[in-house]
Amino acid sequence: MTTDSLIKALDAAEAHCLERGEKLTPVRKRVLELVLEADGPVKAYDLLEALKPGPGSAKPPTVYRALDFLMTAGLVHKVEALNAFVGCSHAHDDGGAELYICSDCGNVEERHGAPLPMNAPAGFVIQRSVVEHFGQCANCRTG
Amino acid sequence: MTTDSLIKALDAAEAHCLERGEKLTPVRKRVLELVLEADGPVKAYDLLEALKPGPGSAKPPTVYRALDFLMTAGLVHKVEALNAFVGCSHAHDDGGAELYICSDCGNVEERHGAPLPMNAPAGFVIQRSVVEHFGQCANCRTG
DNA sequence: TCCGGGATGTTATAATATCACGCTCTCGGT
DNA sequence: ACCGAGAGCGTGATATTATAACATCCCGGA
Repeated sequence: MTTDSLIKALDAAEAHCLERGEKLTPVRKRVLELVLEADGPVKAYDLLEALKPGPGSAKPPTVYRALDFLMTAGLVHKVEALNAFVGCSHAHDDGGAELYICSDCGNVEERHGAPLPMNAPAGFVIQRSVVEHFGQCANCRTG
Repeated sequence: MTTDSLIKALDAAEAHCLERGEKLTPVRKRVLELVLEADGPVKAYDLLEALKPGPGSAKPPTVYRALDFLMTAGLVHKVEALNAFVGCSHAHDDGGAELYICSDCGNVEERHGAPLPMNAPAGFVIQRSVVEHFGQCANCRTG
């Protein structure tokens, strides 16, 4: 992600939060920036390291709170199978996404609104779905 | 699960392992039994507790090793979003399953061979998929 | 017998995540 | 201006989940 598009994404995120009546505070913005800057899924404790160039500040709750906020706002997704987080530049309020994660380069593609197979048990009402596909992206497969 | 069907499931699991040229050792069998007995997803450290009525033995690696074995054999699945494990009475060697987990009663239904939506990025080769749906089962919804 | 590999035991520690408390803002009401 | 409520955050402690590293045991084949 270029510096330019990063700035745009952050501005869009800020606008998105305002629409929802919430604030993208400095800590939250900084965490989102770090997540978006990363090449792929990023760990909470790596964010924690990145947050504290100085002494003192930045303990685990700081980063987990920011991540919770960003997830609720639809700006970040958690990759459950990796205990890691990925940014989502096109903020959306529907909870779920379908993630395609390249195990080689770490790149993550996100898809939405996938018509999931009508495979559910009779009468089961889905509230939240976790869909994560791991494999090789086109680049890494041919490279 | 009744005692009877539990015993049958364990025997079937043992046969399944033998077919694969592997051994369902006492520790592994005991862990599988505990997982199958559970109403729903069960945590590694709960298994650990259940494994040590006596002092001494049963440390984390014991249960994690058993779980790794059982997962590889297709006898147990990890619910990534819960860091928990569910038993799979009908052993299968294909890695992935689609799980429907009732948030109310904890019951888990498993589906296989779901034709996933052709939503993948061009050229992406899927090696492993995690598909977990959370919601309410028919019983809990009407009850 | 001796070796080799798989399985397990054991100690320690790493990695991930949450709790509980208190402080400081800001904002709206009075 | 003053107060009170609530959001956000700092901080210390701790809970939860998972693995590393090395020792030991047991069994089967050479």
